[in-house]
Amino acid sequence: MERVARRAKAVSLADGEPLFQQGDKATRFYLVVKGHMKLFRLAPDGNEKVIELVDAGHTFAEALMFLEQPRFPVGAVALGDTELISVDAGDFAAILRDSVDLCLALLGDMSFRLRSLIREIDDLSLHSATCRVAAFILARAPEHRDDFELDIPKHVIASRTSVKPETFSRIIKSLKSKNILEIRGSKVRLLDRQALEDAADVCGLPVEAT
Amino acid sequence: MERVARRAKAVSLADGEPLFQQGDKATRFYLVVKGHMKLFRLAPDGNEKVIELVDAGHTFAEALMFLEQPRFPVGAVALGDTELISVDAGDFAAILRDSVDLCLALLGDMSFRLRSLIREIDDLSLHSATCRVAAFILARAPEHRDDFELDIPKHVIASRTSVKPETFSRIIKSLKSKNILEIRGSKVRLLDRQALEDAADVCGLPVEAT
DNA sequence: TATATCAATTGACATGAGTCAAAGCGCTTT
DNA sequence: AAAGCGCTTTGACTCATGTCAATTGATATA
Repeated sequence: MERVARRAKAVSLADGEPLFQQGDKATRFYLVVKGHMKLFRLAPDGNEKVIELVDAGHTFAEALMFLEQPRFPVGAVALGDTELISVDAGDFAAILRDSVDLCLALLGDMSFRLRSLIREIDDLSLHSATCRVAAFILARAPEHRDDFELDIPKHVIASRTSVKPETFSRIIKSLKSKNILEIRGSKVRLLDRQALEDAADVCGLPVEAT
Repeated sequence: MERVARRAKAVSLADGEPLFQQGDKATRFYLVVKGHMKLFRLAPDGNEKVIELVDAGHTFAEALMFLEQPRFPVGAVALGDTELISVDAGDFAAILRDSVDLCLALLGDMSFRLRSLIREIDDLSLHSATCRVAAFILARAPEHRDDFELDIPKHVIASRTSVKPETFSRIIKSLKSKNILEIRGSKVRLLDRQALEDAADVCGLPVEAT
């Protein structure tokens, strides 16, 4: 464990700075200390889809080290100034050999991610854009406060929820017009949390309005 | 290892018979010996999306046993008469404690699945229906033979590729009209593998025809 | 041979979300 | 304060896919 710590490196990235690209060889994984990382896939036509937004305190790319010839299936860039700790996969794998408990913990973590991805697929194929956006905002909202900040640019949220920025804007407008929430700049205020929750899972069927 | 084998159970399912439902408690996992299993998510409106088709020789649901309170995130029914081996998660977990190698193997397996799911999300959000269908057929085609059978009903393939049966039918029709493939009943013949591969990744942009 | 059943196909039509293009707004820079 | 530059919003229009409904086909049951 000390070996890992000793050989771990700190990395600082400025806003928008890339850490690695889709297809690069993966020999290290990362822990976000401060800021956010954006993990995304690129389509041949240049379109991009944000797969995950990793906040401080979370790791990413550690699942790759068990593959034959590990390559990043996504690209990664910093959102805002970001600090990371980078760990060598080989060092870490050596530790895993000595600790079944750590293995199990990792297994648990990966199970969790697997389930999240299944939910995402469910969302994409079974739910409307409005629904996904509503669910995303809800997931970002603090438990017991209706005012909070979206510390992430809207076009990134749009990509994360798989809608175009224009569509995202229209969905927000529609939620506003139903007095479900308010958004000014990056400040969000939930006016009717319940209605938002309904929109998030009833979904398809647009809520009756006016 | 013998303990697991001794306590494993054989299960036989008739075509269409369910093994478990989405939300059921997960205490066992499964290996398909013969036939196929369909894993799917249900939307509140009754719509279903096939998440995975598990063929003989593969396991499923083993990733769940590492979660706190494991519940199946999908439902499972047999496609065609199917035989399974059912293993108790607790028994298996006990073995894992004794074998780091087995842990690592599982980790590898889960990494692989994680990557597949990311590909799926990529497909859903960045590629057209035609593209997904083309890719699916290609993935099912044997390496060096252009004639083969789809041993799975078309509406299931449709759901797997996230299109409606009607749309699936139209996509096939269009591929036929371009002399890329032929489908009669469950028999497929690839006429132009290259063109199909192109359709699978160029994707969005429909191939110029006649 | 009829008949019920379920899957697959086809046509006509509806619609959610994307595209394109033009403002508008909020920054920082000069 | 003016100018410049991204991001966001708006409007008008298009298009891929879904929906609904009817028909055909294929297989099993009587």
